[in-house]
Amino acid sequence: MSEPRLLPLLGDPPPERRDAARNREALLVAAQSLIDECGVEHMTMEAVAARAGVGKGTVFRRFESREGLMAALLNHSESAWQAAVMSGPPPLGPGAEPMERLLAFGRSRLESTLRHHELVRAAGRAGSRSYAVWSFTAMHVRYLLGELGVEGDLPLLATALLAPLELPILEQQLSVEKFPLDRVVDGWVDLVHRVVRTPDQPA
Amino acid sequence: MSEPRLLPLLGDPPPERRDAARNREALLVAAQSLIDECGVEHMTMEAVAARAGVGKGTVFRRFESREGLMAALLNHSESAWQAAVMSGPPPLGPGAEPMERLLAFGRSRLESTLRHHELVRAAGRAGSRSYAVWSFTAMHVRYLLGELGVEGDLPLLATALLAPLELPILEQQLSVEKFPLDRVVDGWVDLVHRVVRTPDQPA
DNA sequence: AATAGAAACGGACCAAAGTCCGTTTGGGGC
DNA sequence: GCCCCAAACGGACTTTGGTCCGTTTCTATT
Repeated sequence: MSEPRLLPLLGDPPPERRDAARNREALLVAAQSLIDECGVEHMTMEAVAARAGVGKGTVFRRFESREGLMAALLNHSESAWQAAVMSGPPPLGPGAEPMERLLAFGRSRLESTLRHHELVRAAGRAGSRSYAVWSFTAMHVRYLLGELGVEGDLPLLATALLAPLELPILEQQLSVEKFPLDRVVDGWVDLVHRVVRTPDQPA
Repeated sequence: MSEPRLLPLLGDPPPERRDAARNREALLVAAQSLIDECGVEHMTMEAVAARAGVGKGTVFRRFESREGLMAALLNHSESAWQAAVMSGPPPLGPGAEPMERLLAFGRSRLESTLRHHELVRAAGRAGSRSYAVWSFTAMHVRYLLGELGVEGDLPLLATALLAPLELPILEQQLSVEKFPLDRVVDGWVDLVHRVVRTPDQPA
């Protein structure tokens, strides 16, 4: 009769133990400070553990791998950006015309990716995958395309618009082919117009 | 008066020494056979060196890094594909209409990327970069877009078409979001039509 | 054929990621 | 407040990518 758990009927994953939570926080802080001091590629897992005052095993239990830790860091710094998109001022946030929002989104996303490029690269797989970021951006673009009355497979079209904003592509264009940033941005804007333009309204 | 080099006035990089070339070949063969036996992620650099009968230092001098070795392997297996694009039978090779060739190109590229996905992933940075593959595909698509009479910044548009065919994107769509392969292909075809369609000829 | 010096070689060595398992600790049940 | 055990911890250990430098081998030149 007596419920084994009073409230958390809804939380399938048993909540984190107090010490675990404290350590996670300490590790994130330690990692960030190490990165600020030595740069991303000189941050070692052992150093993070040491600075946080825990053992190395703990770091890996929390974050799986170096990439996982990087992804967590990235997630943290991107959440402010997500908030700006969802509820910040126009044109990035709600209130502007869909097309204006879409273009602002692209520019902002591009800039954000470049700003954190070292972190993004270090996060590798874990960066794009599951960790919230991709699915959020995909959903948002899909939504805006819907608002614009675009016909077709919206999830796929959203991907097509997002793909050229991913780091490997940007690095290719900017660092290897030496295209100026403005040109890349303009190219993306042009792409958006081509994708959005419907046969009916060919402007 | 006597020329220090008789013919190779044109070869800036002095040609490879005989033993070096032999070792390169042996290493490539060893690496490939190891991969066939144990899978890409169990192939260790030390094992490759041992099987080729050389020291570990030699492997790294030739290929820089594990990624470099993977990229070399990839390059090798992609060169047959490049040949098929440049001089194979239509519709992939020359002889078909540009649009037909472009669509065949996309399908083929997608299939090729998926077939070698482990290698591509293991090649990481070195895969996309300099190592021939990217620049070849980009040039080819640019050329086809030109043939189709597309206006605009062709190099950028080529990138926009290529980006959704890159492995990270495909993995996201196929493995994470569980889109069926056909749907992804159809989506890409649709994208091509949207990009190619000009305001003048809105079909 | 002898020789010099540049290039290639080998494998000991190092650093850092990731694993393992015996020990400690938090917190729900009594 | 006490007990229990699942969860968390720590740090030695293993693996592997990558470096270093003394030694060997190629090739051009005489």
